[in-house]
Amino acid sequence: MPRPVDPQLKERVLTIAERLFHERGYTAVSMQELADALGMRKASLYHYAPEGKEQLFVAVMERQLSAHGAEVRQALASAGPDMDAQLRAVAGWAIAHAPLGLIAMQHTDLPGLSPTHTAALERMLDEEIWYPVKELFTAAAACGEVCPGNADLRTGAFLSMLDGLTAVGVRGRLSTSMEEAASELVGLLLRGMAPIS
Amino acid sequence: MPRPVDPQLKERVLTIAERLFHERGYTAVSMQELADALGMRKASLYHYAPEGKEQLFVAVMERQLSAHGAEVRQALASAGPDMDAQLRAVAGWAIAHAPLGLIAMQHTDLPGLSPTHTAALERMLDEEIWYPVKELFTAAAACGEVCPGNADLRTGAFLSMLDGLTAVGVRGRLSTSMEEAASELVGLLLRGMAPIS
DNA sequence: GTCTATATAAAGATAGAC
DNA sequence: GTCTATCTTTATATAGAC
Repeated sequence: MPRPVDPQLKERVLTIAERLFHERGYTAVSMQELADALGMRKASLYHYAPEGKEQLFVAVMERQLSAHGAEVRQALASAGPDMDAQLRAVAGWAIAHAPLGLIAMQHTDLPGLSPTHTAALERMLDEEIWYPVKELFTAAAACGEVCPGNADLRTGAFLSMLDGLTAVGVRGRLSTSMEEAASELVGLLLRGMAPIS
Repeated sequence: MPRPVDPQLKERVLTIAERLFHERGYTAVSMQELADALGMRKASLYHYAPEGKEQLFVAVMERQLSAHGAEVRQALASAGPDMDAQLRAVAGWAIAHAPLGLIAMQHTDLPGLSPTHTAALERMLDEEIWYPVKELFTAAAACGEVCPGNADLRTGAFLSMLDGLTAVGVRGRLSTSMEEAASELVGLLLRGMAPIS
């Protein structure tokens, strides 16, 4: 029954798998491709994920979401307390992982998994990313730093913008650097694009 | 050589295929599933797309993007000339097709196609949706209705927000209706969330 | 325009040797 | 922990009858 798995080797498997799944999605990546990228045979993958591909994908996503959560919280803690700095911190995290692709994952990959796995990953997405960001908007509205408004909507808008920005940036559409773009994006969200009037 | 294909039947094939591809992505949908949904055999699909699945997908996307473009232009033409009304018009279009899923498509499905097909669909995405919306921001900045700024960035932010809104709305996170949400989103983009101060 | 039948390749997965 | 070998299912695609 005891099946010790070398943690370092498992990390390597998860890291490579994360890259491939992120680049092309769950269904488009085969066990064969994963094995090739790792320099091993298909069968060897089942040592690390005895229940197969879906288990491997879920493990990859749980690890990734956990890391994302840690980075977001760290970025928020390191940044200044004002809303502008806080939002820039989150933007910095998103840019560091461009293209983020969280919405794409949610739309395309999750529905193909078992209901249990889908629910687990959605819950992690909430816990690690959504709630921390939402808390930002909730707190800022409570203390009057921003006007009252739907915090979920603002969270969705902000995260979607970052997701889209990192996707568009990759296609080379933005003439400015990603950092400048993020800065302008945060300004847009906070102050809008109304004329100085 | 002449291979007449009944236009009505082809429309039906494209419509069903569009629904499935949109729900679960290109790679996750098999020819078998398409045939089942159409009440026909796999082999019959090759009457409508002799070159196979990729050709079918590209035909579906070209048709969909073309329709999207027509709807966006129509919505813009029917709406009032002020920025608020124009943006609401685009939001209305997005909501009517929730979940929009354009970013997910771009991120997950396009890379799996041939370079030629990828380029063709990206170009259509530009022509039908990106440029019309970008023109909105460009014109509004030129006439002083909004402050100067990167039009591509604003276009990406707006479209991403709509994409995310329609995705998030489906997960039942928003307590308000989609229409209210869209309205608040447009307000956010135009006026930001700064306090009345 | 749709079918049956089939070709061919690739998928996910398992058994068991080393 | 990795391998070879194999199983089973599914995938895309084609040939040719009706």
